[in-house]
Amino acid sequence: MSLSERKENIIRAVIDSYVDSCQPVSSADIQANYLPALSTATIRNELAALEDMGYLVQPHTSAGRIPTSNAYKLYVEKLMPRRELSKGELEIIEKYFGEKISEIDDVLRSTAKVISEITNLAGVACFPNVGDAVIKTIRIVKITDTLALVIIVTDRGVLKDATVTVPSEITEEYFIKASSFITASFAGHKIEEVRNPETIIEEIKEEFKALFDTIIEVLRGYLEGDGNIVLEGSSNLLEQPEYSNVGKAKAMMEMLEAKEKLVPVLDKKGDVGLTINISNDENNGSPECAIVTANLSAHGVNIGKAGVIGPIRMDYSKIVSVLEYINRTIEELPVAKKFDEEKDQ
Amino acid sequence: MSLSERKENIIRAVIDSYVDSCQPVSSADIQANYLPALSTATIRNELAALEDMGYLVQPHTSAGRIPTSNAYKLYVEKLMPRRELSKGELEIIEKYFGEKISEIDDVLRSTAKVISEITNLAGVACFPNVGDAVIKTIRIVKITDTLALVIIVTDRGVLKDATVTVPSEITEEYFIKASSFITASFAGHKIEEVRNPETIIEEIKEEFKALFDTIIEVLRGYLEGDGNIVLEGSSNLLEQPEYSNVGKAKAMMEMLEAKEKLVPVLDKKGDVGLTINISNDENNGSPECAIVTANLSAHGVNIGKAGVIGPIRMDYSKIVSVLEYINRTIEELPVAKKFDEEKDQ
DNA sequence: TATTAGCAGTCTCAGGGTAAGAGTGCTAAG
DNA sequence: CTTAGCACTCTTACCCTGAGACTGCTAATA
Repeated sequence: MSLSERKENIIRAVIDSYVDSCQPVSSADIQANYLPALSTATIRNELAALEDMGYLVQPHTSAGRIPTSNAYKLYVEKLMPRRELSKGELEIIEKYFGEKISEIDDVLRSTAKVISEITNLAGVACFPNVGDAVIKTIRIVKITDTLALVIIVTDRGVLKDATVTVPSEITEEYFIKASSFITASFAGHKIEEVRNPETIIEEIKEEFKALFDTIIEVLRGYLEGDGNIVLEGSSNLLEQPEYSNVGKAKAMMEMLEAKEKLVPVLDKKGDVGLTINISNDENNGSPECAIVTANLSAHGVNIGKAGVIGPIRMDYSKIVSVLEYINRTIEELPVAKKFDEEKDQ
Repeated sequence: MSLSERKENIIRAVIDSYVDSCQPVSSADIQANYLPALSTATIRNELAALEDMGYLVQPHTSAGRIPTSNAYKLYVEKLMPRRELSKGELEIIEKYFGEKISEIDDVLRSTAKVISEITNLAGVACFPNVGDAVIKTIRIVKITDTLALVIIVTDRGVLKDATVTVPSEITEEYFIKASSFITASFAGHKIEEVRNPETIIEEIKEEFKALFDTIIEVLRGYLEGDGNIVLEGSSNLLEQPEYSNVGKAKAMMEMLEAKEKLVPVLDKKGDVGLTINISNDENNGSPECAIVTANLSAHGVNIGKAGVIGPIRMDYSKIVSVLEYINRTIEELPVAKKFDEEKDQ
């Protein structure tokens, strides 16, 4: 069932107005600011119809209308205008990505900051699920008498180093030999395969057995991590009227604090370019909010995701434009190139 | 000028009651719950005197009294009772430190979590200023054709690894030689000395010049970092009545978000065991709050700081006990031992 | 002289009543 | 099908008032 163009215009007007003011929108508002050709009575008739159809609600009889999440979904899919970024917004992006960025970490951090600054909401960014990374080489380097550093290089770069304790009698030469053996065993495997170590190698030479187990342990550690989520600007949310009530603010802050729990949300539908996740009212205790995420790639390689967390009443049009623009900017950043060796050589 | 014992008792009663309820304390409250031997009239006379002396204030004529920051300072210095931790509190500490902890990072994170959970306020923990760490060895390891990993071992452990881009024609052998040279140059120096590289070495062999500069650059990167602050439980603060007003809540959250700015506060008076920092009302725009920090050491080695951030109305007595107990617990954690090699050998 | 009972005085706060205002739905006319 | 007009509903801000909470002061007491 499809809506008449006039109904669509009215929904668009209600959302635009409500996103701007967070006040119920009246028929007079719509006429004055969006659709002067229609009379308020006509608009009222349409509003009543749209309410019956489940797109709008009234907080009480003598109030204007508020969009439902169905209306937002329709807006995002069909009604939303495409926007150019303003000069000020472009300047903010330039400010963060113009300066030198030497690590992927910095890209993600800058991305989250830019997003939060432009949208005045919370910006998030995260690495892709580390389990998918393919191991290229593993080296074990002795750094003190009883400590060794495990260096794991994947197709996405070097993982955060891990130190392991080793018996002091083990020599550097042993580690050089061991590194080749370990690399030979693990290379080409995805990190998540360590969940079933027997798939990686059938038979292990006795002399490397202990080390092999240690590496498995280290790799498992990565799978347990919080996926390296960067969160910026969460305090911005306190400015939003939907969180002026302390209870709701607290629920929101708690959700953001438990970063790990955001991972599944961010990872959802990992393949499509842009995901808009509007929480339904019947949500499982988590606060009412919406999350818009986009995949980030640089030189064609997926380097993670970035997005916005905020109230359902968000300027989706602006947010989508910002995310798209940022993605194009990152695509060409020199930093990402260094992990993209295959193509360079 | 020193106070009579009775006045001290009354201040203690006012603070204990106010910390508990966040309500102005009346003479009748004090009599009923703290000092039944005195009449309310006598207490009222004393309260009036203490108000003149600057220890108490009245929100309005017909309200009870609230302690000023002067009163809290006196309380912390002199009046505060020493407490034993409750069984529940000990269980929380056990829960976090009982499980395996393999890195110093984890110690700090657990510490911040424990603190926030027990006090129901925000817990912080941070590494000591990395500039003071003394370099022991530096190794450069080639990990791909054009990337090398710089491993810096200090007396405090291994620093977060940094990758640098290198020309592909440089061989592994070069790095082995270079590592010895670089280690010889830097060993024994504090990281902060790289601010003036000429103090580290007068003359550099031409063949290692570029690498030397790279290492300086990497080390400078560490000095710029945010000092690795871990913050947990900031959403707890939203439960505190002093932040029920959204404006104040936002100011607080913004302060916590700008972690870097917390560093100077945490580093202040770095040498003493315990610091209690009660912000004055005439503070520079930062929200009204108090910060209690303690130095953490393990096996006698300083591994960082930990503390609590909350409203001025805090249970200092409980907090001090918790911090002291945690410090004793960490002192004996096995994890810290591995960075403490000199003593083991 | 220090303490205390008693009481008048002050201020806050919750509750109720009211009037203004916002916005709708409905009816009837165009 | 659209629209002007109007009655109706509901919210909100405001004022007022009475109850309640504490104090400070005065005068009596040990």
